[in-house]
Amino acid sequence: MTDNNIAFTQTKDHLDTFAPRLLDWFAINGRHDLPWQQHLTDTPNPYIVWLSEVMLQQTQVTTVLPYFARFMDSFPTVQDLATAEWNTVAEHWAGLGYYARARNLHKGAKQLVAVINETGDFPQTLAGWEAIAGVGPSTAGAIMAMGLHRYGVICDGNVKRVLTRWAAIEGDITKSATTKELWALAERLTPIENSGLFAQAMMDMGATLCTRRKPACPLCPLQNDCLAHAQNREEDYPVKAKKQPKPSKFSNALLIQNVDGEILWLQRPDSGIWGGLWSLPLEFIEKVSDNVKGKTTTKQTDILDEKPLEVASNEKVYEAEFTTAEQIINAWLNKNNLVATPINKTLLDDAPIKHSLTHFHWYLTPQSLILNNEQSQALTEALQAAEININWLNAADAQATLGLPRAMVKILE
DNA sequence: ATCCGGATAT
DNA sequence: ATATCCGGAT
Repeated sequence: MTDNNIAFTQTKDHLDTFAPRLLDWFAINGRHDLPWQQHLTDTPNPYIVWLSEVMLQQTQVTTVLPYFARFMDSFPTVQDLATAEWNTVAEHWAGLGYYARARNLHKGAKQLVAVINETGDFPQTLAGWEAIAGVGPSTAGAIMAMGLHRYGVICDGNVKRVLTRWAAIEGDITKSATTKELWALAERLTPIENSGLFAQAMMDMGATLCTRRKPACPLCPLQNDCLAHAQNREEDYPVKAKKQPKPSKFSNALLIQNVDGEILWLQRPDSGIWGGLWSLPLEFIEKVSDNVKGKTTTKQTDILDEKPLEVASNEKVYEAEFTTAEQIINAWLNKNNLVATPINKTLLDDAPIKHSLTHFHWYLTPQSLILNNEQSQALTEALQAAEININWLNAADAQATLGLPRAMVKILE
């Protein structure tokens, strides 16, 4: 990542004294009791660092803590994780979000066990770690530095916030040119010795002092030469392009029950939303604007009636709303003239569950349908014929044994 | 209601 | 180079 063409905005003296100032601060004021920290041991555990770093991607320390404890309890070694069933891993991860991380973690555990069986140890190089699923440049650097006590550089969100402020870097951090500049600066500042301590100190600084809002500058070991602080513009950094407004999508969540009160669950495809986790069957609803009174209404649409090529731009989005399993269920319900109905225990229950994702809001309306024995058997067979993973479980058992995303838990509640 | 975030698929 | 993925914090 070194780029000798990048000119730093800070003086050589400031660059050279950055690490010692930060390390002195960390030694006295940093957190040293996080369960995955390995800097106080002579024999760091790379499995612990790898697992925690993957969990800490996009997720805060306080959220990760209980998940990490449960993973370490159930999967104390990488071999335990590698040999676990995916459904067990999914159930442990459920609620933590970004489920591709869990799939990569499980895949990565198997890759790591293969490396260990071949070489006798965890990967020992940056490239070796980047070859593991779910491990990118920053996570690999963190593992090298903190999990192996070798040399490694990190440049995650905390580091980017600290560095854009300290060096007054005005570039949009979502652009690759700015990413390159920040990596070069991080590398320039990271001491060859103690890169692991430096990485922990940077993350701690970003998380506890150099926070996005109201940073604690009076406590900061870098405030004397922080260029953003000198301008009183700390909160102007990091610079990031504005996000686009999110569109809304609407679905029914089908609570299809058999005569025993068990609910039909589908395992979602590995890619896409909630990949590999279990969900109620969803039924897309087209939202149509009613210009007459300026209000909007929702209208049930029948997937089988759609003509694929007629409205090209809409059609692709529309098709993508359904998994194969959901298309089978939708077609089966149509064929048998079955319609799910609102639950409506009270008027207040009418409101759909709102679930916000990166690029759209999703409104999920629970709909109930009870099948007799013959019907539930027929539907089960139709899905099994297509090799769909299904489960009939009541709400409590589903929560306890399946990996359910947060939106499903909300619906059950 | 808006913002935050690392790896990967495309 | 850009879009995608989740739940929590503010």
